[in-house]
Amino acid sequence: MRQIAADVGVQAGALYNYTPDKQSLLFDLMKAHMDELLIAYDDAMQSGAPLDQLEQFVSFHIRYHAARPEAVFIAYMELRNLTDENFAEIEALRRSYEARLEDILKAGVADGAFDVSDTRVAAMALIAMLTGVNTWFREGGRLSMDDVEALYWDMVRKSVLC
Amino acid sequence: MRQIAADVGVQAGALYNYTPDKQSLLFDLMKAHMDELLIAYDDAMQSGAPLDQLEQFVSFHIRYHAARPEAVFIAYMELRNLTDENFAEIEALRRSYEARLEDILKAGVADGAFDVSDTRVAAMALIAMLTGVNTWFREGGRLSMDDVEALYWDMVRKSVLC
DNA sequence: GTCTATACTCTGATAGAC
DNA sequence: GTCTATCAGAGTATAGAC
Repeated sequence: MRQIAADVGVQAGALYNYTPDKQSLLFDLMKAHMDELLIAYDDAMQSGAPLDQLEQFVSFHIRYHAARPEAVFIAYMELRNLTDENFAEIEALRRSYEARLEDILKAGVADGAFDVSDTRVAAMALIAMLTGVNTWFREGGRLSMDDVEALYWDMVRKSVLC
Repeated sequence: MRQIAADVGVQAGALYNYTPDKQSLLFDLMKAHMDELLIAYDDAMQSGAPLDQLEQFVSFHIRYHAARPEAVFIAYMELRNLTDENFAEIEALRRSYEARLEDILKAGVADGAFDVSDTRVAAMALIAMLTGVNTWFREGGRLSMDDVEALYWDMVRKSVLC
């Protein structure tokens, strides 16, 4: 709390005019992150065949998360510091996001475009793979964001096709 | 330190007969984890074509990590609490492990079995995907470890083939 | 709304008796 | 090798002045 206060230019005590306690502050941060993710996703997606939608998902996920490394880091690392009740609420939002990818996969399986035997596992696997970009990607490195997106899309596409 | 002491049945002060400080204890834990991972891997791998080796890697990685969820969790979450020097040493071991997968991918590209345009990125992507199993897999759930291994191997295999 | 001051708790680590 | 006692610092949170 002292560190946060210093970063925003007040003393620690003054923070309690804005949050009842530290747990609420963490929860509000994480909830805002998840809400904004879902809104941005629903806003970005356009209709199309499952393969097109999957490509949009890959592009959106990589770019959205790469642009917010600190928020993504906190959203993952601080999960264990939420109360049971707060954790359940954040977890529900995460599942809602995962379900959006799973729905794309289900649609692809239904129309015969995808060969995926367990859409839930595939969704979890793909999200883990895509989020992993944040652990190594650095702006100005060997690869551009476009390069990264193309490389991951190539792997994702092949992994769900017949 | 008090919590660790309680778990092993001594008072906090007694721990300092075994470690000079908390940083050393964390580093030793993480170093042991990485050393054992590399030894277990080199011990488990058998020669074969790149595709066979890749299948062995997938099987080994999923099972080894799923069997040690707490060690894997610490090895990732506590990275930021290592001193720069200690971090560099752990990071080198991680890279060594990643290089083993990348070598398999390179061999597959060299003999024409794999279609992977960036073996470094592919190695990072696959490891992130496989380690992600730990975030959701629970013994006694809907799927057995064999099921999980088969599902992930199917996705990995397809993602690197032409 | 912010400050200073402070209460209270927890933390890593050390000293010295046994 | 373990204990008790303790230190110094940091943590969250509150009280009351301005």
